[in-house]
Amino acid sequence: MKTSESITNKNSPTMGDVAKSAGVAPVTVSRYLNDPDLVSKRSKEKIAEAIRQLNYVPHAAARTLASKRSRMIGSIVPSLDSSLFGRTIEVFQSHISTAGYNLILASNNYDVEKEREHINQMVSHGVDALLMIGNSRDESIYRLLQAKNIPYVLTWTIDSNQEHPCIGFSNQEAASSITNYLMDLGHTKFAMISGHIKNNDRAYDRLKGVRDTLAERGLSLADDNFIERPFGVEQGRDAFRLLMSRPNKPTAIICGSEPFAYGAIFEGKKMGIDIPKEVSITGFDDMWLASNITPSLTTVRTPQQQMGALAAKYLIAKLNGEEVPLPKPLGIEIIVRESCAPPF
Amino acid sequence: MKTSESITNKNSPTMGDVAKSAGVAPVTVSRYLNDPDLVSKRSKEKIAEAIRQLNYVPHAAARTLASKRSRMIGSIVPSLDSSLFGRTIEVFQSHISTAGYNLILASNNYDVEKEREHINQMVSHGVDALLMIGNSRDESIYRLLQAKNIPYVLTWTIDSNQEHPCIGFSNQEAASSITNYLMDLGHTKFAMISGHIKNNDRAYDRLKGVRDTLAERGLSLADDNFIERPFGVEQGRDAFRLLMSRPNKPTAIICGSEPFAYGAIFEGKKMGIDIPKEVSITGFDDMWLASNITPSLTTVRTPQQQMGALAAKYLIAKLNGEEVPLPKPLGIEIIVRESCAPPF
DNA sequence: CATTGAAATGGAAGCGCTTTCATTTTAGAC
DNA sequence: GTCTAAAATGAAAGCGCTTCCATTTCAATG
Repeated sequence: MKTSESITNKNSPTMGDVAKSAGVAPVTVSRYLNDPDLVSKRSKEKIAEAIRQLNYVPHAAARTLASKRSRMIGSIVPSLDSSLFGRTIEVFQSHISTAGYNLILASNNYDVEKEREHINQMVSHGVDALLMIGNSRDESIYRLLQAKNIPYVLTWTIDSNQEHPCIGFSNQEAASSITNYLMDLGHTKFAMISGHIKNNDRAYDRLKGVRDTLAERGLSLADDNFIERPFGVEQGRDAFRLLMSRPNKPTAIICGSEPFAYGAIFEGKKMGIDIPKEVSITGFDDMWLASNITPSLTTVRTPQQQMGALAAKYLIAKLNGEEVPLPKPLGIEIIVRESCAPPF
Repeated sequence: MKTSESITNKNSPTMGDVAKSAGVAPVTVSRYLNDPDLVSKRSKEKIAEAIRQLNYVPHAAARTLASKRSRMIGSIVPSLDSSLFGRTIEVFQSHISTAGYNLILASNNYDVEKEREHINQMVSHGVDALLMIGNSRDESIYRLLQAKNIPYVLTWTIDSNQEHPCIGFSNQEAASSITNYLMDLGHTKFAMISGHIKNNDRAYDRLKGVRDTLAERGLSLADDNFIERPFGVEQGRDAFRLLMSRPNKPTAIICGSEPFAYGAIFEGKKMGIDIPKEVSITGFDDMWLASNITPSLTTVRTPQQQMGALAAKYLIAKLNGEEVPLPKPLGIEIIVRESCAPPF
């Protein structure tokens, strides 16, 4: 239904309406909105008044179409089920918001195909930039982003080939550190509980870090001491039970993700297995429970919030046309607590 | 600064390019995209081929401008720091995504002004619908949404006045239930650890639920037994220590948010206070730790994921122009575990 | 008071798509 | 073959904004 002209306009006021009400040209309103310095004080006041009066809200799609900037930044995370990525995203969103950008977010449940769809949709929506987690995706996605000239950044990973801008840390190195820590304690019989490594470079790198580091000292991870599970506390419990019900038990269990470690500790309590006396447990990420659980968890602290902040800064600088230095890998830190001890 | 030179040459193919390449009119391509049934098989094939060839991605902003539908749904949450709202949002996003909508998300850190800004921006972006948490916001926001004809739904709350569509549960009733449970156990000396109630109707309702229910049996919550703190485990520890260092200790502590309860339990362990023998603790929400912590936590389970799913369904139905029945309050459930016992 | 460069403003042309309405094509019936 | 309704296609007009370029106004100078 098309309303003729005057009164019926139940629709939102446009820039033209504001202009008319303020007695200026639409383009002046546009300037007021985008670069107020170009507008005289008198006009500014009149326009401000008109906007208030009419309850005018600029139409972002129209802006995007005309200016080729959407002021939206997209992000796809594997999951929001734990607070892990949530903390990164929250800081990220807060930063880009301050710079006038909106966040468009999707979770892909660790599914590569879903991620591709989401990225496509976001590109279609004209996101100005993109934040992604990790580096397990098809080359064609990067080609698309490059073709469209959309800045992007990968977090929670580093790209050894330097092909893509990353703001993250070396998962391999982190895993290596914690492995060395355990070996220094005297351990030789290792097990690892890991997330599925297919399509998950973080999990893969952590495994590699463990394997390579063990190998350096002539040790190795027995095939049946490597347990792959979906992420979660319950899965950690299962895996721990499995590992500790076998004749040849490990003396140290490296968990590739913190909830696994919590699960292990809980299950240890239930099974009457003393941690760390009978078996040492390590975590990964240092979430809030790590310091509170009993025994408190020795783990590697990952810079969850720092990544969000730096990624935001990087992308915004990039969008401002600034020359941005290639980010360096962030540091990680072993947090020693109570869950590890020398093997008995 | 970035004039048409630096970024602009995206050179993305437009609908016109596709049309030309396929030998049809642009409008036919549009039909192919929006309502393929209107296009002949022959044209379909040619267009599909052209799209693949050119790597065409429709321009969502242009679509939005022309059609007045953005296919984006906005959501503002108080925080993503715990996984609490994350779980609701994840399910919500997954549902709307299936229906072809994108999620645009912001966290406002429990700040009403921030929320208003975010809502404004989202409206400006032409979100087709909006998901919000709770009901503590200015009337003007609802007026704006109504004026713009944007469907919205409030979660984690119910609106006793029936003014706004809600998909949630009664916080007051939930708090009442758990209070009754404790009174049935024989408790008379209560304390409550709560989030700040200002601008937080959920916290306020929970407090009211506790107070009213105590009053029904002639009891009350002493002023200095009501502790307001920002959400978090550490704050729970502090509050617990404060409460239990005083001469007149409570025998039951109701926590308005689960992390408080975890903090209380951890601090109890540290202080050598036996839970539940010396003091009973209850939580709120039933997050994953509740069943794993020692002692396991008696708490009220809130339908975190159900709310996300139902809210998505409701909004999508609404957007499809369907008549949607006013949603009923969702049920909550007291989960009895180990953290409560009769007072000694 | 002209003069002049800078500041402030306006006009008009699209951005890439959907919508409306008009036209052409097709297929089935006589 | 002709006729007709349905199916398929097209032409053109915007959606609300920014951008480019042209014009007007202003303030300061000689």
